[in-house]
Amino acid sequence: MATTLHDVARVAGVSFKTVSNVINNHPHVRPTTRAKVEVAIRELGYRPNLTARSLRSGHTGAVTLALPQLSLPYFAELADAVIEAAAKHGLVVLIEQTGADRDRELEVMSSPRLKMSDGLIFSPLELGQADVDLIRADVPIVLLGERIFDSNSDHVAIQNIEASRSATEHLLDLGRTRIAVVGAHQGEVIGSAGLRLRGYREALQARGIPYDDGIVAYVRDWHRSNGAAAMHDLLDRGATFDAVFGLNDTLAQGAMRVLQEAGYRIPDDAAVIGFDDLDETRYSLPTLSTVDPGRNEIAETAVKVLLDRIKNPEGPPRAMKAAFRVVPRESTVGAGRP
Amino acid sequence: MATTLHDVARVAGVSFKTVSNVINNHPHVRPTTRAKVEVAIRELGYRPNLTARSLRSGHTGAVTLALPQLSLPYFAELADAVIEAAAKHGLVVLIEQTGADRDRELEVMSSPRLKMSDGLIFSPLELGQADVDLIRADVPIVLLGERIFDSNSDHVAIQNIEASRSATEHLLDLGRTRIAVVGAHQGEVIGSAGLRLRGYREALQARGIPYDDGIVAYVRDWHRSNGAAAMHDLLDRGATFDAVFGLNDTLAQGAMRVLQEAGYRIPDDAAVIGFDDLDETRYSLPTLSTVDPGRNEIAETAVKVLLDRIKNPEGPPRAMKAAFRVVPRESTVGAGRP
DNA sequence: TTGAAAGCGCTAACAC
DNA sequence: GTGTTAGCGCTTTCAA
Repeated sequence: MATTLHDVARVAGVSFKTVSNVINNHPHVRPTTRAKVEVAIRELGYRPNLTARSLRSGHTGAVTLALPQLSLPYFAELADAVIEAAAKHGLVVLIEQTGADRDRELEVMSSPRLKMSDGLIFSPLELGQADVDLIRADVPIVLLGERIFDSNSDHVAIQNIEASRSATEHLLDLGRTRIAVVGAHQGEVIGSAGLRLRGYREALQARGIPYDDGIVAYVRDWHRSNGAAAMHDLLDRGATFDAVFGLNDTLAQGAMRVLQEAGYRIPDDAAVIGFDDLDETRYSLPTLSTVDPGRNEIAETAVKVLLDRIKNPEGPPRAMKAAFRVVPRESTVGAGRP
Repeated sequence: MATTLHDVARVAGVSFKTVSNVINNHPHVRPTTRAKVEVAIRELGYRPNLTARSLRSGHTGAVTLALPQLSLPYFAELADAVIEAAAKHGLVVLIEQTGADRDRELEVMSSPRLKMSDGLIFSPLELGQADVDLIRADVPIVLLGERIFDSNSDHVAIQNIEASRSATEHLLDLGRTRIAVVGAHQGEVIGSAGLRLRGYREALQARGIPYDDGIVAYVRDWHRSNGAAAMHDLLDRGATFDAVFGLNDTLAQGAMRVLQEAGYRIPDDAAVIGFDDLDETRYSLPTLSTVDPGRNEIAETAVKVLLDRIKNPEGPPRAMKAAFRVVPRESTVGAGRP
């Protein structure tokens, strides 16, 4: 059996409540008593039983992070950031994968396991605005992403439209006017693809450049392979362009590879920009210009907002937007290493 | 306040123990009673309090997975696999990042938070055989990887030597005899780099091909950039080779990119193989031949061994080896898509 | 400044 | 089959 408060109390010759006071840094403990207790704690190698503490105190010191899948680089980096942000507040993170499955996304919110944590940071991929009434759980929720805006939950969003407008402007500022898009979703409005395409169109419009569907490539998934296939498509149908906007980094990487194989020099013949600022964009050849959607800020804000909500369950839901930043690298501005 | 067993019992008109019996599927409950209770449960939206259950039963239904960092693709995919494997047993996974920091690796094992889970699956990157005496915690541990072999803990290993010998043989079987290595660690014996280099040397030796340090490129980290830089090195010093063994996939991808830029046709001029079977190797151009180190099996075995150990804390430690598999793709056997 | 008592919500033993 | 009793290890009141 593990040592308990009582064991420590017996060894230290005090009541077990005094030990509790020492552990919780209560102010009114005489220094000599505290020292005595601390010796006993060390001697016995006492570790508090967090489960018991949770039951009594009503909070666990853990938060749940629900996301589609860790093997998607974007979510792996998001999880990394959330774990680090949570650690700063002394919280551990429990990860649930939903596999981008609607039922699993719903299940996450109603699972009793959720109560092993104090709150949920939830990045849905299937649930959308129409499901807003289903978004509720036994613990406070913070939503991530842009699929659900008007709800009673707190929400930390990526500025998809604004950021993708900026990415497009970056290309326009470099004098590029025929900007192909890789990764659009047919008919999508909400969701990353729809919103990013909208930002692109807004940027063109602001400069009086007509939108040309002939240089927009549609895909289903956002893998490298889709980016590559989409670029093959564009080349096959003889599309002419002087820049490419990959709606995320993996698409852009796939497209860039195909361009290089086809003899395009990047950025000379075609500038390429992605979206997400994945770690791998710093290591490709050429390094990939991209948009930092504020992943660290999203993670930190989500944790902070969740903690606020736990502390104060009432009060109106908050909607936050992360600051984004265009990150110019070799694939648009050239130069750099051999 | 959330509804409890007592609330349900009151509504159903039975004792709260009967409700407990229903929830835990105890055999001796009359069907009519069960039905009555189930109605009450639904009516009140009762959810068991897992914290209380944990305190009483002594287990939490969670396991901790400690790894260096989720933003490294290998560990992201490992975590994915562990979460899915754990889910099959009804377990959730709590992730701790150690950042490949020795102190954090030690801390993970002594943190009281560990007790919020029933066991630890631990993939150390800094702790090694010399630290074997420090490997111990309040909960059962399963070690992953190859840094610590002889310990009192259960252990699930990658067959680094054997797998890398097979990878090398795959290249030899294709008639390649000048096989460059990308990613060696100067002077390393234990650890992935050391063991994989050893497998490579064994394969050469078995065929009577002399080892040539002139086509082995050393690096510090295992990023794409290191693979690229290492390949630049090799090319700069005029190394001649007809194949490249990247000691992991990201190194191989970096090297492959540089080769292509230098005009090498892959696999015609140089075959390339990596190690890890990352998802992204299926999407590069050409697709990357690699070694599947048995990640899913590692994950499933680790969870199973951990559960066994939880059930039976005594008994000798077990050491398991995951089955590996060479995965030939376009970068060695060519053919395939345009 | 310290101690005693109560009880968080549940499961396990045993009685009925 | 069902109910009673105890208690997991801790924090929180409240009293001393």
